[in-house]
Amino acid sequence: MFAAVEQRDKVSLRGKPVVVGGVAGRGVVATASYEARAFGVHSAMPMARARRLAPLNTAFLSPRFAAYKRTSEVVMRLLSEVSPLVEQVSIDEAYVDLAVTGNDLSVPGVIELARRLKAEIAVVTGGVTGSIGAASSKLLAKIGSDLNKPDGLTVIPPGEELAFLHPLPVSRLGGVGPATEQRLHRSGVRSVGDLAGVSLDLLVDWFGTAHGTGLFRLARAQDDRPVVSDREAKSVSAEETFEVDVTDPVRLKRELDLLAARVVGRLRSGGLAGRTVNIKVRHGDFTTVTRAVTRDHPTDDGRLVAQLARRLLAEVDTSGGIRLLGVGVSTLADFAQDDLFTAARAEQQGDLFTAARAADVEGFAPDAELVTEPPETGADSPAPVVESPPGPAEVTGPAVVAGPAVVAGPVVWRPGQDVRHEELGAGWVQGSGLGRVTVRFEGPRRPSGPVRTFAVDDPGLRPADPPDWTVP
DNA sequence: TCTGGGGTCCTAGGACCC
DNA sequence: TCTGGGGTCCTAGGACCC
Repeated sequence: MFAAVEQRDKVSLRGKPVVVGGVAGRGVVATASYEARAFGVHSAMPMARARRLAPLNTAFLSPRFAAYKRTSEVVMRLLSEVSPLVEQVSIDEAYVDLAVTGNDLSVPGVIELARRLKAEIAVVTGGVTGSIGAASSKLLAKIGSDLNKPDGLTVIPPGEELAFLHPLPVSRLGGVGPATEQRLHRSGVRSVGDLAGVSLDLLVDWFGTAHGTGLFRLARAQDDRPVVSDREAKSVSAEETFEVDVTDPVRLKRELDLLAARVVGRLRSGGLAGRTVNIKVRHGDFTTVTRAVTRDHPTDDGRLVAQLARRLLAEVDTSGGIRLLGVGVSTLADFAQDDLFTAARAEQQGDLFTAARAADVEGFAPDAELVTEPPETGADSPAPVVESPPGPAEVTGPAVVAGPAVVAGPVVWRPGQDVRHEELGAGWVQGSGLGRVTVRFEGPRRPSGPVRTFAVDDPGLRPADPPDWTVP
């Protein structure tokens, strides 16, 4: 699809080999036009190899994701007119459930619909073609759409599923990659028909419960997976492969900060926050390790994510240089929902302070002392920063002391409510001198009630991890 | 030839709880 | 003295997809 968009947008590329992907040293091919595929170039191939295989007139292009996204969107809009139930799988693939609307589901009817759709796709995209597979399940629709690309139309009529499926090589099945294929070949299983002759016990033995039963069913064309629209994201991540392996710890920290900022930016634009921070490190020899840490509360604070990521990186030996660095956030929640959870849990534990903060209960603290202007409400308001005077630290507002710092002394909420340290959830503590504390309100939900005050009694704050304590 | 970037799902083992 | 059974959560790694 990337190559098709490039050829659409640049007349001189039509009919010529086009390779889209990482053009620099360690890049790989994302897509090759059919002219380039004729020379053996294909997706996931190292670009260096593609350059050797492809002829001199080949265009090597960096991806223009914005252009592909625009093209994708007009097609997806078209699909949503066919049926309200559309599951977008990637930028260039989607399942459409034709059975939820009053479509004519006879074979001639479906062929007619598909032909019309293909014509419309070509029109709205300005000449990019699409392939369609129509069948009684996702499995077969997908396999059908892969046939006769890039302008194919395959309909598998009801009742002919097995006749269609069984002669195909096992690698055609979704979920059968190189590892599974190899294992099957080792036992002489090459076609889907062969696979249908293997017992469930044996498949579970080879591949585990989930994968084994999945293969058993797919080989029999048993697939009742529904078409699901609007699936929620489970993780957000960013990673980078360096041109040359990086050893310099200062550079690594900087890269980690940049990656964390990218992740958090996307997190926030989706209104999300996460409880788990992950890092990924790939060494020069391609061995890859991951490290993760899970907090009690979701965050979308870039500095906190970066700081946790740095702590995780410190657990990994990078002295030999690393090839790739990645940062991710998972166990996602959107803030409002999480606040309700926090509130419910805190209330259960009798922690009324956290409960009130989480639920934004107004008038909860009638006696609260007002020390600063109440922070603004709303997702777009900048996070207010409250800096306490030196001495016994005073922390302001319903945001509470937490983050990488540990509160050493007892924390007292003025009206006499005791707050346990573990329950001090959101907020960010920052400071350089003893007893000097800065609290930043965190997250899109700013407190809307009166600002409440509590004090951090003697001896102020103490860093949890000295090297991280000095925040720039 | 020398291996991207963004994701999803599964498994196994350990900690912890009742 | 000898050691359960079930469940949840977390981490690390791997397979797979586009």
